[in-house]
Amino acid sequence: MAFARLAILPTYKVVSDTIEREILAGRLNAGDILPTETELADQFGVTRHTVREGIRILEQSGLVRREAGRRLYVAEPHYGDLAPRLSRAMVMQRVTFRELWEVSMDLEPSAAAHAAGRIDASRLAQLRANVEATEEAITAGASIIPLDVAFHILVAEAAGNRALLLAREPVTQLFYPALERLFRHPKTSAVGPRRLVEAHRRIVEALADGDAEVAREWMRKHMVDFRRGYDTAGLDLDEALDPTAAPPAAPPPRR
Amino acid sequence: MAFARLAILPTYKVVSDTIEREILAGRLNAGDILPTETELADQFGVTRHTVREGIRILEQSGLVRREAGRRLYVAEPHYGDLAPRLSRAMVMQRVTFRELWEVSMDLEPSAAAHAAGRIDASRLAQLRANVEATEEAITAGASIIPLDVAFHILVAEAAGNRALLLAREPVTQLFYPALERLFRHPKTSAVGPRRLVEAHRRIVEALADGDAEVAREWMRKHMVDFRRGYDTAGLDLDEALDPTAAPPAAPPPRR
DNA sequence: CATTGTTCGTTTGTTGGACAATTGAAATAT
DNA sequence: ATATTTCAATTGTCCAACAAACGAACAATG
Repeated sequence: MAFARLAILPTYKVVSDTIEREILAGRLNAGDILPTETELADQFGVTRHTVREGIRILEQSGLVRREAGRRLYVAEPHYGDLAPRLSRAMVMQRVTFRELWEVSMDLEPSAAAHAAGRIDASRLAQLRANVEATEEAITAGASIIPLDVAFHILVAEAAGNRALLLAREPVTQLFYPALERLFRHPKTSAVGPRRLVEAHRRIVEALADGDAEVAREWMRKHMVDFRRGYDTAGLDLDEALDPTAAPPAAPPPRR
Repeated sequence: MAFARLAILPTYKVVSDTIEREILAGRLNAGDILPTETELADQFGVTRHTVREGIRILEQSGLVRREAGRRLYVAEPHYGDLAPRLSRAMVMQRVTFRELWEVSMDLEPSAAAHAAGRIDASRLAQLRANVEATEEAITAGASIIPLDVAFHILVAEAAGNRALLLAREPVTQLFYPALERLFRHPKTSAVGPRRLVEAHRRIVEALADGDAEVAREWMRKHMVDFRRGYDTAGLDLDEALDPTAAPPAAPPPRR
């Protein structure tokens, strides 16, 4: 017979795994304050420094959080925490615009369709406000990209599907720089914004009517327009995304 | 007027950010060996402990790696590293089977369709082998779930879209425990496996013919079957997934 | 009375130095 | 040439200490 390889883990990893298990098992719930580093070190029978290394790991996966200098508490990992890392992975793997677009071509129309049956009045109002703000931004000559991004997030949230939200987030984060180049380009800056806001408006109307198929179809057209604009601007669909174009930075932590 | 919040970061975070920037800027490339902890500490002018905490952060995001006890080197973050964390986030947010299924209903048929135009001979052979192995497992009464998971991964890889691969990975990881319960259930264990392998076979044929629409359609049917089985087994679509059902564990690291 | 300064105990952030365990490679013996 | 045995380098862990920041309570100031 033969023994399997032993899973020998460094102590700091054992520490983080142990705390993680308690959280996932529900014995520690979101919001609970964890013991201090010194107490944890005493309880585990290790040095405080080892505990700290374990905590760094947990922080990174979003399971625990600390407002700098203050006590540690259990948190629910939010997709916002994970999306930047996914985006980075895609950048480093030289993912192309075409790949991102293909995925969005599946997820965005589907999000619109699901949203049609589930959207509530509050979010519908937010979407309407977003469309108006976009029109104002166009006449004012301001950037409409943050508004566009916000529009799509609102639709995805209205779809009431957190798995969908999680799947689309890193993809659309990477669209950001591409969008900027697109709308600065002379060939697309003329009609592009008008077509965009027209599509947005139609989608909102369809959502208000609860018409899933119309919502899906206009979102699909909207995405096709996006790709066409990319073509028209002379950008290469199969080129890796700009590695320097980092995703929008998170606000500095409270301290 | 008002000042913006100061971005005061702890030293270990500055350390990890600094190294991260070098990697993302391409001045450090995958495979490069980093200086030793002591050297890093000297260069940055901080203690080795501080450097170590920074390293823990980088390791966690997959940018650097170390085979236990050995030197640190730059690595390309792989989605395989990130998917488990996404799955965990979904579990903690009490994502339901319905949400996962909706996303898969978009991504899996689309993956099949894309694969139809892009699959190569080698992967096609792997898929054929997978289907045969699945049939053998059925007659032998063994579990077909690992084979099913492998089948879908193969199709997704054949689609030649890394963003798609990344988006679907955490979702299907969470299907694993649901699949197990499904195929152990008396009502589905009788015909379920036969229908599954039939669908798989049709999909492979369509891929071999390069027929995207047939591939998409059979994958869609396959996914509908999955959901129907879930219903038939009397499981609740809108119940949160089992938090104890952890995603399959990674093999222990070499040491 | 609202704001500002002071004090104090608690907890995190950082430093110093130390040593065991492991690894990779060089040196030695077979 | 192949094992085996050193040996220096490097990581993993520990111990002890102190600076920095925070929360709260309270005094001082205008």
